[in-house]
Amino acid sequence: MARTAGSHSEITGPRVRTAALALFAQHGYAAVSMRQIAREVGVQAGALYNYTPDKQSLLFDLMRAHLEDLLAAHAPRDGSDPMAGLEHFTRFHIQFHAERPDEVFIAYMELRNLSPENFAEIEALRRRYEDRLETILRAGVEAGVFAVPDPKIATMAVIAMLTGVNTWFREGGRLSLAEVEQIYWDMVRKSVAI
Amino acid sequence: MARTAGSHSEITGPRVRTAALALFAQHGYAAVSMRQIAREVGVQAGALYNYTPDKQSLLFDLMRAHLEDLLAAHAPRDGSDPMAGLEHFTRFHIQFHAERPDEVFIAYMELRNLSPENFAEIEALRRRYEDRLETILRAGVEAGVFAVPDPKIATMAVIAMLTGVNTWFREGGRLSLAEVEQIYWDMVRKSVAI
DNA sequence: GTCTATAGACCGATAGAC
DNA sequence: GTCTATCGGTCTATAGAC
Repeated sequence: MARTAGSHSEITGPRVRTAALALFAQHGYAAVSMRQIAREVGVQAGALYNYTPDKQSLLFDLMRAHLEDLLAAHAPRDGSDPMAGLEHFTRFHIQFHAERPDEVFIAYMELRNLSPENFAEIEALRRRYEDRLETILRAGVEAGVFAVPDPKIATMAVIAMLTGVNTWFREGGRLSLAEVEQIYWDMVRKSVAI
Repeated sequence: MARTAGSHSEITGPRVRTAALALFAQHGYAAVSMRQIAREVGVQAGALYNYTPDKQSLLFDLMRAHLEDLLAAHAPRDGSDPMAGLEHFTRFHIQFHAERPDEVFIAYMELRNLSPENFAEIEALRRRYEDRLETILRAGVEAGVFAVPDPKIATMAVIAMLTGVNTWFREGGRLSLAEVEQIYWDMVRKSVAI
Protein backbone atom coordinates (compact mmCIF):
# COMPACT_ATOMS: atom_id res chain seq x y z
CA MET A 1 0.00 0.00 0.00
CA ALA A 2 1.33 3.43 -0.87
CA ARG A 3 2.03 5.78 2.00
CA THR A 4 2.37 9.53 2.33
CA ALA A 5 5.29 11.08 4.18
CA GLY A 6 5.16 11.00 7.98
CA SER A 7 6.58 9.42 11.12
CA HIS A 8 6.00 5.69 11.58
CA SER A 9 9.18 4.39 13.15
CA GLU A 10 7.50 2.01 15.56
CA ILE A 11 5.34 0.51 12.84
CA THR A 12 7.72 0.49 9.91
CA GLY A 13 10.65 -1.24 11.62
CA PRO A 14 8.83 -4.54 12.31
CA ARG A 15 7.16 -4.34 8.91
CA VAL A 16 10.56 -4.21 7.23
CA ARG A 17 11.66 -7.37 9.04
CA THR A 18 8.38 -9.15 8.30
CA ALA A 19 8.59 -8.30 4.61
CA ALA A 20 12.25 -9.32 4.41
CA LEU A 21 11.50 -12.62 6.13
CA ALA A 22 8.74 -13.57 3.71
CA LEU A 23 10.66 -12.47 0.63
CA PHE A 24 13.94 -14.11 1.65
CA ALA A 25 12.11 -17.36 2.39
CA GLN A 26 10.29 -17.35 -0.93
CA HIS A 27 12.97 -16.17 -3.35
CA GLY A 28 16.25 -16.40 -1.44
CA TYR A 29 18.37 -13.64 0.02
CA ALA A 30 20.47 -13.07 -3.09
CA ALA A 31 17.45 -12.87 -5.37
CA VAL A 32 15.59 -10.26 -3.30
CA SER A 33 16.31 -6.57 -3.83
CA MET A 34 15.96 -3.78 -1.29
CA ARG A 35 13.47 -2.24 -3.70
CA GLN A 36 11.25 -5.33 -3.47
CA ILE A 37 11.30 -5.17 0.32
CA ALA A 38 10.47 -1.46 0.23
CA ARG A 39 7.58 -2.06 -2.17
CA GLU A 40 6.13 -4.71 0.16
CA VAL A 41 6.38 -2.36 3.13
CA GLY A 42 4.98 0.58 1.19
CA VAL A 43 7.97 2.91 1.35
CA GLN A 44 10.74 3.93 -1.01
CA ALA A 45 14.01 2.02 -1.01
CA GLY A 46 16.01 4.74 0.68
CA ALA A 47 13.73 4.74 3.74
CA LEU A 48 14.77 1.17 4.59
CA TYR A 49 18.16 2.45 5.65
CA ASN A 50 16.54 4.11 8.67
CA TYR A 51 15.94 0.58 10.01
CA THR A 52 18.93 -1.43 8.91
CA PRO A 53 22.49 -0.39 8.11
CA ASP A 54 22.48 -2.73 5.11
CA LYS A 55 20.92 -5.83 3.56
CA GLN A 56 23.32 -8.20 5.29
CA SER A 57 22.26 -6.99 8.74
CA LEU A 58 18.65 -7.62 7.83
CA LEU A 59 19.42 -11.28 7.16
CA PHE A 60 21.65 -11.64 10.20
CA ASP A 61 19.10 -10.08 12.56
CA LEU A 62 16.35 -12.41 11.32
CA MET A 63 18.51 -15.49 11.85
CA ARG A 64 19.80 -14.40 15.25
CA ALA A 65 16.32 -13.54 16.50
CA HIS A 66 15.05 -16.94 15.36
CA LEU A 67 17.80 -18.89 17.14
CA GLU A 68 17.54 -16.80 20.30
CA ASP A 69 13.78 -17.44 20.34
CA LEU A 70 14.51 -21.14 19.91
CA LEU A 71 16.94 -21.23 22.84
CA ALA A 72 14.62 -19.21 25.04
CA ALA A 73 11.59 -21.35 24.21
CA HIS A 74 13.31 -24.66 24.95
CA ALA A 75 14.01 -24.46 28.66
CA PRO A 76 16.05 -27.54 29.51
CA ARG A 77 14.69 -29.16 32.67
CA ASP A 78 17.58 -30.27 34.83
CA GLY A 79 17.21 -33.31 37.02
CA SER A 80 14.38 -34.86 35.01
CA ASP A 81 14.97 -38.27 33.54
CA PRO A 82 16.53 -38.59 30.05
CA MET A 83 13.55 -40.32 28.48
CA ALA A 84 11.22 -37.49 29.49
CA GLY A 85 13.81 -34.95 28.34
CA LEU A 86 14.09 -36.62 24.95
CA GLU A 87 10.32 -36.77 24.48
CA HIS A 88 10.02 -33.12 25.46
CA PHE A 89 12.82 -32.12 23.07
CA THR A 90 11.25 -34.09 20.22
CA ARG A 91 7.76 -32.65 20.62
CA PHE A 92 9.07 -29.15 21.29
CA HIS A 93 11.30 -29.19 18.20
CA ILE A 94 8.51 -30.31 15.89
CA GLN A 95 6.01 -27.78 17.27
CA PHE A 96 8.40 -24.83 17.36
CA HIS A 97 9.63 -25.44 13.82
CA ALA A 98 6.16 -26.09 12.41
CA GLU A 99 5.04 -22.68 13.67
CA ARG A 100 7.88 -20.83 11.90
CA PRO A 101 8.51 -22.39 8.51
CA ASP A 102 9.95 -19.23 6.99
CA GLU A 103 12.40 -18.59 9.82
CA VAL A 104 13.53 -22.22 9.79
CA PHE A 105 13.97 -22.22 6.04
CA ILE A 106 16.11 -19.09 6.11
CA ALA A 107 18.18 -20.25 9.08
CA TYR A 108 19.19 -23.38 7.13
CA MET A 109 19.37 -22.11 3.56
CA GLU A 110 20.98 -18.72 3.84
CA LEU A 111 24.00 -19.59 5.97
CA ARG A 112 26.32 -19.15 3.02
CA ASN A 113 25.10 -15.60 2.51
CA LEU A 114 26.28 -14.49 5.95
CA SER A 115 29.55 -12.64 6.36
CA PRO A 116 32.19 -14.79 8.11
CA GLU A 117 31.73 -12.97 11.44
CA ASN A 118 27.95 -13.27 11.31
CA PHE A 119 28.21 -16.92 10.27
CA ALA A 120 30.34 -17.70 13.31
CA GLU A 121 27.81 -16.11 15.64
CA ILE A 122 24.86 -17.96 14.12
CA GLU A 123 26.68 -21.27 14.19
CA ALA A 124 27.52 -20.77 17.86
CA LEU A 125 23.84 -20.26 18.66
CA ARG A 126 22.85 -23.35 16.71
CA ARG A 127 25.55 -25.34 18.44
CA ARG A 128 24.14 -24.32 21.81
CA TYR A 129 20.80 -25.79 20.79
CA GLU A 130 22.36 -29.02 19.54
CA ASP A 131 24.21 -29.31 22.84
CA ARG A 132 20.89 -29.46 24.66
CA LEU A 133 20.02 -32.69 22.86
CA GLU A 134 23.53 -34.09 23.15
CA THR A 135 23.38 -33.57 26.92
CA ILE A 136 20.10 -35.47 27.13
CA LEU A 137 21.51 -38.36 25.10
CA ARG A 138 24.69 -38.58 27.17
CA ALA A 139 22.66 -38.60 30.39
CA GLY A 140 20.53 -41.41 28.99
CA VAL A 141 23.60 -43.46 28.08
CA GLU A 142 25.03 -43.02 31.58
CA ALA A 143 21.69 -43.96 33.10
CA GLY A 144 21.59 -47.06 30.94
CA VAL A 145 18.31 -46.19 29.22
CA PHE A 146 19.75 -45.26 25.76
CA ALA A 147 22.07 -47.27 23.52
CA VAL A 148 23.93 -44.60 21.56
CA PRO A 149 27.50 -45.36 20.49
CA ASP A 150 28.25 -41.74 19.54
CA PRO A 151 26.04 -39.03 21.11
CA LYS A 152 27.29 -36.31 18.75
CA ILE A 153 26.29 -38.29 15.68
CA ALA A 154 22.99 -39.34 17.21
CA THR A 155 22.28 -35.67 17.96
CA MET A 156 22.80 -34.69 14.34
CA ALA A 157 20.74 -37.65 13.13
CA VAL A 158 17.76 -36.89 15.37
CA ILE A 159 17.77 -33.15 14.62
CA ALA A 160 17.97 -33.78 10.87
CA MET A 161 15.08 -36.21 11.08
CA LEU A 162 12.91 -33.81 13.08
CA THR A 163 13.70 -30.72 11.04
CA GLY A 164 12.83 -32.69 7.94
CA VAL A 165 9.17 -32.44 8.93
CA ASN A 166 9.21 -28.88 7.62
CA THR A 167 9.95 -30.04 4.07
CA TRP A 168 6.63 -31.82 3.69
CA PHE A 169 4.22 -30.98 6.56
CA ARG A 170 1.34 -28.69 5.65
CA GLU A 171 -1.45 -27.65 8.02
CA GLY A 172 -4.72 -29.27 6.96
CA GLY A 173 -3.02 -32.22 5.26
CA ARG A 174 -3.61 -35.92 5.78
CA LEU A 175 -2.17 -35.90 9.31
CA SER A 176 -2.52 -33.45 12.19
CA LEU A 177 0.63 -32.11 13.80
CA ALA A 178 -0.18 -34.10 16.94
CA GLU A 179 -0.23 -37.31 14.90
CA VAL A 180 3.04 -36.40 13.20
CA GLU A 181 4.54 -35.67 16.60
CA GLN A 182 3.55 -39.10 17.90
CA ILE A 183 4.94 -40.94 14.88
CA TYR A 184 8.28 -39.11 15.10
CA TRP A 185 8.51 -39.61 18.84
CA ASP A 186 8.02 -43.36 18.36
CA MET A 187 10.84 -43.41 15.80
CA VAL A 188 13.19 -41.26 17.88
CA ARG A 189 12.52 -43.32 20.99
CA LYS A 190 13.21 -46.58 19.20
CA SER A 191 16.28 -45.27 17.37
CA VAL A 192 18.14 -44.65 20.63
CA ALA A 193 16.59 -47.55 22.55
CA ILE A 194 18.59 -50.28 24.23
CA MET B 1 43.12 -20.16 -17.67
CA ALA B 2 42.82 -17.82 -20.65
CA ARG B 3 42.14 -19.38 -24.01
CA THR B 4 42.66 -18.29 -27.57
CA ALA B 5 39.94 -18.68 -30.14
CA GLY B 6 39.36 -22.19 -31.50
CA SER B 7 37.12 -25.21 -31.48
CA HIS B 8 36.74 -27.03 -28.18
CA SER B 9 33.10 -28.08 -28.06
CA GLU B 10 33.76 -31.50 -26.56
CA ILE B 11 35.94 -30.07 -23.80
CA THR B 12 34.16 -26.82 -23.04
CA GLY B 13 30.66 -28.24 -22.60
CA PRO B 14 31.51 -30.42 -19.60
CA ARG B 15 33.75 -27.71 -18.20
CA VAL B 16 30.83 -25.28 -18.20
CA ARG B 17 28.72 -27.72 -16.21
CA THR B 18 31.55 -28.46 -13.78
CA ALA B 19 32.17 -24.78 -13.15
CA ALA B 20 28.49 -24.02 -12.74
CA LEU B 21 28.10 -26.88 -10.28
CA ALA B 22 30.92 -25.70 -8.04
CA LEU B 23 29.90 -22.05 -8.16
CA PHE B 24 26.18 -22.72 -7.60
CA ALA B 25 27.02 -24.93 -4.62
CA GLN B 26 29.34 -22.36 -3.08
CA HIS B 27 27.47 -19.11 -3.65
CA GLY B 28 23.96 -20.10 -4.68
CA TYR B 29 22.36 -19.97 -8.12
CA ALA B 30 21.03 -16.42 -7.80
CA ALA B 31 24.34 -15.04 -6.61
CA VAL B 32 26.40 -16.53 -9.45
CA SER B 33 26.70 -14.63 -12.72
CA MET B 34 27.27 -16.06 -16.17
CA ARG B 35 30.44 -13.95 -16.22
CA GLN B 36 31.77 -15.80 -13.16
CA ILE B 37 31.09 -19.16 -14.80
CA ALA B 38 32.78 -18.01 -18.00
CA ARG B 39 35.83 -16.78 -16.08
CA GLU B 40 36.15 -20.15 -14.33
CA VAL B 41 35.96 -21.98 -17.66
CA GLY B 42 38.32 -19.59 -19.37
CA VAL B 43 36.01 -18.17 -22.04
CA GLN B 44 34.02 -15.00 -22.47
CA ALA B 45 30.44 -14.84 -21.23
CA GLY B 46 28.90 -14.93 -24.69
CA ALA B 47 30.54 -18.25 -25.50
CA LEU B 48 28.55 -20.01 -22.76
CA TYR B 49 25.42 -19.67 -24.88
CA ASN B 50 26.84 -22.26 -27.26
CA TYR B 51 26.34 -24.83 -24.49
CA THR B 52 23.21 -23.77 -22.70
CA PRO B 53 20.20 -21.81 -23.90
CA ASP B 54 20.15 -19.89 -20.63
CA LYS B 55 21.19 -19.92 -16.98
CA GLN B 56 18.02 -21.71 -15.87
CA SER B 57 18.73 -24.70 -18.11
CA LEU B 58 22.20 -24.96 -16.62
CA LEU B 59 20.68 -25.41 -13.16
CA PHE B 60 17.95 -27.74 -14.35
CA ASP B 61 20.37 -29.99 -16.27
CA LEU B 62 22.63 -30.33 -13.22
CA MET B 63 19.74 -31.33 -10.98
CA ARG B 64 18.18 -33.72 -13.48
CA ALA B 65 21.52 -35.43 -14.16
CA HIS B 66 22.09 -35.85 -10.44
CA LEU B 67 18.70 -37.44 -9.79
CA GLU B 68 18.92 -39.68 -12.84
CA ASP B 69 22.35 -40.86 -11.66
CA LEU B 70 20.82 -41.54 -8.26
CA LEU B 71 17.98 -43.62 -9.68
CA ALA B 72 20.33 -45.52 -11.99
CA ALA B 73 22.84 -46.25 -9.21
CA HIS B 74 20.25 -47.60 -6.78
CA ALA B 75 19.06 -50.76 -8.46
CA PRO B 76 16.19 -52.07 -6.34
CA ARG B 77 16.59 -55.81 -5.81
CA ASP B 78 13.23 -57.45 -6.12
CA GLY B 79 12.49 -60.54 -4.10
CA SER B 80 15.11 -59.92 -1.46
CA ASP B 81 13.95 -59.56 2.13
CA PRO B 82 12.95 -56.12 3.48
CA MET B 83 15.65 -55.98 6.15
CA ALA B 84 18.38 -56.53 3.57
CA GLY B 85 16.72 -54.02 1.28
CA LEU B 86 16.62 -51.39 4.01
CA GLU B 87 20.25 -51.94 4.95
CA HIS B 88 21.26 -51.71 1.30
CA PHE B 89 19.26 -48.52 0.83
CA THR B 90 20.75 -46.94 3.96
CA ARG B 91 24.36 -47.70 3.09
CA PHE B 92 23.84 -46.81 -0.56
CA HIS B 93 22.24 -43.47 0.27
CA ILE B 94 25.02 -42.42 2.61
CA GLN B 95 27.76 -43.46 0.21
CA PHE B 96 26.20 -41.97 -2.91
CA HIS B 97 25.48 -38.64 -1.23
CA ALA B 98 28.88 -38.44 0.49
CA GLU B 99 30.55 -38.74 -2.92
CA ARG B 100 28.60 -35.80 -4.41
CA PRO B 101 28.19 -33.07 -1.80
CA ASP B 102 27.85 -30.26 -4.34
CA GLU B 103 25.18 -32.03 -6.40
CA VAL B 104 23.21 -32.93 -3.27
CA PHE B 105 23.44 -29.42 -1.91
CA ILE B 106 22.14 -27.91 -5.14
CA ALA B 107 19.38 -30.47 -5.54
CA TYR B 108 17.98 -29.51 -2.12
CA MET B 109 18.74 -25.80 -1.92
CA GLU B 110 17.96 -24.51 -5.39
CA LEU B 111 14.51 -25.99 -5.91
CA ARG B 112 12.89 -22.59 -5.58
CA ASN B 113 15.02 -21.23 -8.42
CA LEU B 114 13.58 -23.71 -10.91
CA SER B 115 10.82 -22.64 -13.27
CA PRO B 116 7.48 -24.30 -12.42
CA GLU B 117 7.80 -26.82 -15.28
CA ASN B 118 11.35 -27.74 -14.33
CA PHE B 119 10.41 -27.97 -10.66
CA ALA B 120 7.66 -30.46 -11.44
CA GLU B 121 10.06 -32.67 -13.38
CA ILE B 122 12.70 -32.63 -10.63
CA GLU B 123 10.14 -33.36 -7.96
CA ALA B 124 8.84 -36.32 -9.94
CA LEU B 125 12.34 -37.79 -10.11
CA ARG B 126 12.87 -37.29 -6.39
CA ARG B 127 9.52 -38.88 -5.71
CA ARG B 128 10.55 -41.96 -7.69
CA TYR B 129 13.56 -42.35 -5.41
CA GLU B 130 11.50 -41.91 -2.25
CA ASP B 131 9.10 -44.56 -3.53
CA ARG B 132 11.93 -47.07 -3.54
CA LEU B 133 12.28 -46.73 0.23
CA GLU B 134 8.54 -46.62 0.82
CA THR B 135 8.18 -49.91 -1.06
CA ILE B 136 10.80 -51.55 1.15
CA LEU B 137 9.09 -50.31 4.29
CA ARG B 138 5.64 -51.50 3.18
CA ALA B 139 7.04 -54.92 2.33
CA GLY B 140 8.61 -55.10 5.78
CA VAL B 141 5.35 -54.21 7.46
CA GLU B 142 3.50 -56.90 5.49
CA ALA B 143 6.20 -59.43 6.35
CA GLY B 144 5.90 -58.50 10.00
CA VAL B 145 9.54 -57.43 10.41
CA PHE B 146 8.96 -53.64 10.62
CA ALA B 147 6.62 -51.68 12.91
CA VAL B 148 5.84 -48.57 10.90
CA PRO B 149 2.42 -46.96 11.39
CA ASP B 150 2.76 -44.70 8.32
CA PRO B 151 5.26 -45.78 5.66
CA LYS B 152 5.13 -42.40 3.86
CA ILE B 153 6.13 -40.51 7.00
CA ALA B 154 8.77 -43.06 7.91
CA THR B 155 10.21 -42.70 4.41
CA MET B 156 10.56 -38.94 4.81
CA ALA B 157 12.02 -39.35 8.30
CA VAL B 158 14.66 -41.86 7.25
CA ILE B 159 15.71 -39.94 4.15
CA ALA B 160 15.99 -36.68 6.09
CA MET B 161 18.12 -38.39 8.72
CA LEU B 162 20.44 -39.95 6.14
CA THR B 163 20.78 -36.87 3.95
CA GLY B 164 21.67 -34.91 7.07
CA VAL B 165 25.05 -36.65 7.06
CA ASN B 166 26.11 -34.25 4.32
CA THR B 167 25.72 -31.22 6.59
CA TRP B 168 28.53 -32.30 8.93
CA PHE B 169 30.54 -35.21 7.48
CA ARG B 170 34.01 -34.36 6.24
CA GLU B 171 36.52 -36.86 4.85
CA GLY B 172 39.42 -37.23 7.27
CA GLY B 173 37.37 -36.23 10.30
CA ARG B 174 36.93 -38.10 13.57
CA LEU B 175 34.95 -40.92 11.97
CA SER B 176 35.40 -42.83 8.72
CA LEU B 177 32.45 -43.07 6.37
CA ALA B 178 32.21 -46.79 7.13
CA GLU B 179 31.81 -46.02 10.84
CA VAL B 180 29.19 -43.36 10.11
CA GLU B 181 27.37 -45.83 7.88
CA GLN B 182 27.25 -48.39 10.69
CA ILE B 183 25.98 -45.91 13.28
CA TYR B 184 23.21 -44.70 10.98
CA TRP B 185 22.24 -48.21 9.97
CA ASP B 186 21.86 -49.13 13.65
CA MET B 187 19.60 -46.12 14.20
CA VAL B 188 17.53 -46.73 11.07
CA ARG B 189 17.14 -50.42 11.87
CA LYS B 190 15.98 -49.69 15.41
CA SER B 191 13.68 -46.83 14.40
CA VAL B 192 11.52 -49.16 12.28
CA ALA B 193 11.96 -52.25 14.46
CA ILE B 194 9.08 -54.17 15.98
C1' DG C 1 33.32 -21.67 -31.46
C1' DT C 2 35.00 -17.68 -29.58
C1' DC C 3 35.57 -13.02 -29.55
C1' DT C 4 34.23 -7.84 -28.53
C1' DA C 5 30.70 -4.74 -27.78
C1' DT C 6 26.40 -3.46 -26.24
C1' DA C 7 21.20 -3.33 -25.42
C1' DG C 8 18.24 -2.71 -21.69
C1' DA C 9 17.50 -3.40 -17.22
C1' DC C 10 18.40 -3.83 -12.36
C1' DC C 11 21.27 -3.42 -8.22
C1' DG C 12 22.92 -1.38 -3.17
C1' DA C 13 23.65 2.58 -1.10
C1' DT C 14 23.81 7.70 -0.50
C1' DA C 15 22.61 12.93 -0.81
C1' DG C 16 19.69 16.44 0.09
C1' DA C 17 14.88 18.47 0.10
C1' DC C 18 10.81 18.57 2.91
C1' DG D 1 11.05 9.59 8.61
C1' DT D 2 10.18 9.62 3.94
C1' DC D 3 10.74 11.37 -0.38
C1' DT D 4 13.11 11.92 -5.21
C1' DA D 5 17.15 11.57 -7.75
C1' DT D 6 21.34 9.62 -8.70
C1' DC D 7 26.15 7.42 -8.60
C1' DG D 8 28.69 3.68 -10.06
C1' DG D 9 28.24 -0.67 -10.66
C1' DT D 10 26.07 -5.18 -11.81
C1' DC D 11 23.38 -8.40 -14.61
C1' DT D 12 21.39 -11.68 -18.78
C1' DA D 13 21.26 -12.15 -23.28
C1' DT D 14 22.19 -10.93 -28.10
C1' DA D 15 24.61 -9.06 -32.50
C1' DG D 16 28.06 -9.37 -35.57
C1' DA D 17 33.16 -9.87 -36.71
C1' DC D 18 36.58 -13.41 -37.31
